[in-house]
Amino acid sequence: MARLARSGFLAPNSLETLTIFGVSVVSSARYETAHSGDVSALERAISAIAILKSSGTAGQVEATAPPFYTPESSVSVDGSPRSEDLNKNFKNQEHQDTPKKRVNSENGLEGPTDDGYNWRKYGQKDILGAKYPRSYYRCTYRRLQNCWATKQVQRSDDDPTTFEITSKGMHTCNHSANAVPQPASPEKQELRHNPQNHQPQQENQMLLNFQANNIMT
DNA sequence: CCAATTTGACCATA
DNA sequence: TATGGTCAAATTGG
Repeated sequence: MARLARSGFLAPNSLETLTIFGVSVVSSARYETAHSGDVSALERAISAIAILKSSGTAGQVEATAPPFYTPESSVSVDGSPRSEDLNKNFKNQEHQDTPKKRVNSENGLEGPTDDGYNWRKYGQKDILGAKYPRSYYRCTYRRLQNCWATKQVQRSDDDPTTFEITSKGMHTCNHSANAVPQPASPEKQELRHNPQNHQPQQENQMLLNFQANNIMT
């Protein structure tokens, strides 16, 4: 099961779990949000995932992936080519020889899990068939701001420098710690104005329903 | 001191 | 009943 996400499989139970080419879409969108200040990046990612989910199985996800996610850019949302570059700029000031930009550690500074939010670890489990344990985090401001975002971090079996991050629940806290190091690039703003990239409100509503169903446990 | 992490127990679900 | 997810007491560390 550890392989699920890596092959672009859309896991059935976790709304925001979608990893293509080894990179979590949501985590990638978070990088984008953290750096561009474009808060809608995450929402667009989640909407896209909800749409993919409602439209089918793993195979179909792979099939429909190219318009949304291209191999060249590792992962992008709504055709944005930026995620990979963002990751690179974000983490590798002195470590640019990484062959592929995934969610990568190695740099002693911030782990791969620094996505601009403050997380508090609340558990760790050994997963059947997985080489490394899975860690569970929730937003530090769960009580203070009633923020119910959580995430799981799983080190990849065969590439120990790569982590698969599965997010669940949206941040309702307004604590974007490393707020906006750089203003949004023109290209990104273009993206937002592109009608083809804009998700209809209907689908956002659908997303909310998904969330309501999935978060309640 | 206080807050975050660790870690085994506990719980829900398939 | 095995597995994955969460709780919470004990521990760490700032």
